[in-house]
Amino acid sequence: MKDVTMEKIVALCKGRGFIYPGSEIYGGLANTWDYGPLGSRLKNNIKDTWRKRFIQERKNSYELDADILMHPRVWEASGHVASFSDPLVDCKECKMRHRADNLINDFDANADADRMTQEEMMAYIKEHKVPCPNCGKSDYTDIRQFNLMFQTYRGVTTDNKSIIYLRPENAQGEYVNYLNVQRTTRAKLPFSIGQIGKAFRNEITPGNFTFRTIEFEQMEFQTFCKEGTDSDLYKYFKEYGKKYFMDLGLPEEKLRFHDHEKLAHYAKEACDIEYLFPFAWGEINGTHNRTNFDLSRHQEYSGKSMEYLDPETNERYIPYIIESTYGLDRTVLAVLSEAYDEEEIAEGDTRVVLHLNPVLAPYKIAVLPLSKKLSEKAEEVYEKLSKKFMCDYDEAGSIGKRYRREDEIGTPYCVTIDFDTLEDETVTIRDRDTMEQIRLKIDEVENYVQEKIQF
RNA sequence: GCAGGUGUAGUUCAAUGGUAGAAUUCCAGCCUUCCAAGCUGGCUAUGUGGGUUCGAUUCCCAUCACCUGCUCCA
Repeated sequence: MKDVTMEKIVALCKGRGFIYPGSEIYGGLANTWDYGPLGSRLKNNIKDTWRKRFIQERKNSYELDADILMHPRVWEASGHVASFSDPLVDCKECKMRHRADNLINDFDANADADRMTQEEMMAYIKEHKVPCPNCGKSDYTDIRQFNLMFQTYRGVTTDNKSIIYLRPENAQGEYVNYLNVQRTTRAKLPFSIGQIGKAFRNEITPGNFTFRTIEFEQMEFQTFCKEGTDSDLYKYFKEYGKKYFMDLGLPEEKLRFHDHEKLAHYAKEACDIEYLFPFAWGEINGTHNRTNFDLSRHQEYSGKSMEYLDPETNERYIPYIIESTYGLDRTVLAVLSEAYDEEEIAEGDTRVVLHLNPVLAPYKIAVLPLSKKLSEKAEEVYEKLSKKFMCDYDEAGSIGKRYRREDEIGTPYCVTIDFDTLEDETVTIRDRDTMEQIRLKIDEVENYVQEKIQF
């Protein structure tokens, strides 16, 4: 029955105002997308649920809003300047693009290309005539470094000293501020700093809709802890993340853990949570045990102590960090993919409906006068309810058509004003999922909806 | 990123080297008392930038986007 494709989701998003192609009137810019009126609401609602679970409901958790632009030395300390780039070669024969290091490692597992310089890799490829996995020939372009950090320049000059980067991850903002936060909140280990914000990666690969974009928003949670407690916290946050996604409405059978075998330069343990998108399994969260790597490096590069003074033991040490990062855009996409449905409600009559968790729905209530003669009363109800909820108002077309419009954008409740409303102050409230209707006093609507959107 | 395919109203489709049609959506009016009703009218398109040509939506090149497959995913 339900046949969800990315094509349908993209069409709905564009047609209803969730997500538009970036810079569309100029023909679009690859891998950029703009969130429209409904998409912005959905995204903000997801942020709100995340803040509630991660900041509000957890002791010793604090929010931070760090700048996107940071001192260039930050990215030297973090290792991104050195290792956040891919050495790429193109096969001249079949035009296939490869990562030179992977080419060598796949050719000979003992070659250890990760330790080679660019020149050594090139020499190795030529010497051993490493074949192209696609066409078998060995005729490549020179290696070109593709750094995934966006660069820009500070000030008006463009010399090397003034290069600054758009952050490729948000975590460093928490790390460089961890002692500020600790001191000002008087927090004791373990404590956490959460941050929602944009990051940028100059990726060459195309995304599936908003799954892989060059500008994206992350919801990050960094927990600072004592060495020895790190692995337990790591396991705990994996599970906590999965539960959060389930609370948003993603079913357990479409979520799985994917433990990393190949670890990033900063990680001791790493695990993704993946969701089964219409196109494939895809990462929506990453949890890493980053050890004391980052803070140690910042201590080394900045010359400032990053040590925490443990008030219980009077020890000084650099804390371990458990990082759990949630891709906001990917969460939006997962939630939309999961909510999308086409239902046959009578023979030959189908409706498109977004079964969004009501707490995430862009509009909580649509106010619909049954006849335009009832506009005045309907507007009165709209004004009253919109003080509490995001509400939509629609009086165009038949009532059935308006229900369908609201179904398609996931509005959980439609409040219909009819001629009885004028007499007895009651309205019909219609449920998106069950299509059932009940009669309520206008004054009861607020509490009724409020109860349904608890998170 | 690579290979192939496709770009015409918001959407889905026609047609054409010489005035671009329809359905649907949308808007307005009439009608309409709870799940995409009907009637009338109206708005709206050749992705973008070059080139060839008297003239290009049509042919050529580039670019952007989408589709299918591959690749990649620190």
